[in-house]
Amino acid sequence: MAINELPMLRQRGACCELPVVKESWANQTSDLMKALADPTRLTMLASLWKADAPICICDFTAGLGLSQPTISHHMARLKSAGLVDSEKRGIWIYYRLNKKLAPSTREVLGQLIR
Amino acid sequence: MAINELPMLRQRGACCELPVVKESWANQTSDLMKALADPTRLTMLASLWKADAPICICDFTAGLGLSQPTISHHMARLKSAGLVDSEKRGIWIYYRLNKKLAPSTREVLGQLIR
DNA sequence: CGTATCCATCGACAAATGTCGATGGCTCTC
DNA sequence: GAGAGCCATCGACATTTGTCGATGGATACG
Repeated sequence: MAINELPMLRQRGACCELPVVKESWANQTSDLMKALADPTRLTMLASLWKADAPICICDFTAGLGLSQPTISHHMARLKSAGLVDSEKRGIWIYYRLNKKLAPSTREVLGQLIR
Repeated sequence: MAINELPMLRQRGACCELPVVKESWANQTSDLMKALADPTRLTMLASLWKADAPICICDFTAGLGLSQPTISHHMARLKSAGLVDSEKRGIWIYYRLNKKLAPSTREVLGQLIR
């Protein structure tokens, strides 16, 4: 509907109905968006996506100009959002994209990173 | 590359190269994600998407259980992110999805809202 | 063993964010 | 005009978030 087709006068004090939007959807989706709402985390995720290979914290620390605790913190955030997986190997901990990512989530990431 | 194919021993103190990720991409994308990183804003956006019709602040205020300044604040955030458009009409201000949304952004939204 | 590397965690701090009540500007109705 | 409804903005506040330095555990090398 175009705006100029709107009634000049709707009834004052009355409200229109809104389409139903599930609260659970909004909460889950906003959790995903929050995980992605930081340039550092997006960069790390895109690196993992493009490399398609496990990467260590120390590699990110060297490349991103941030302290090691900060990188660790961001990676933990990605992990707790279920976006990323890790495995210890020697003194290193390798991170990679979660293989069991929900298909819809994977599509969104692909859309964003391309 | 699978993790169990990784060398048990890489050189200590040395870092691996990371795939190139543009800083401008990370910043722009994180701005979009930040705009979407809130259940209220997602709900409003999904309502506009599904209704495909302009909606007033007062409708959201009635439906979302939040104060009018809070709704206004969230809508301003969506507007400054370029996701939403507004037009005054009488005493109401109608909001709708920005018609000139970048196609990639529209796809992401469609993906999220379905 | 002693030492060096990798990393998670903790505590601290500043900045950003979500929320509200109060206020005031518009615009319509009477 | 007076009053009422719509809404943006302001100031305040608590919470969340991004960042760091310090610390300590685990692991490998010599």
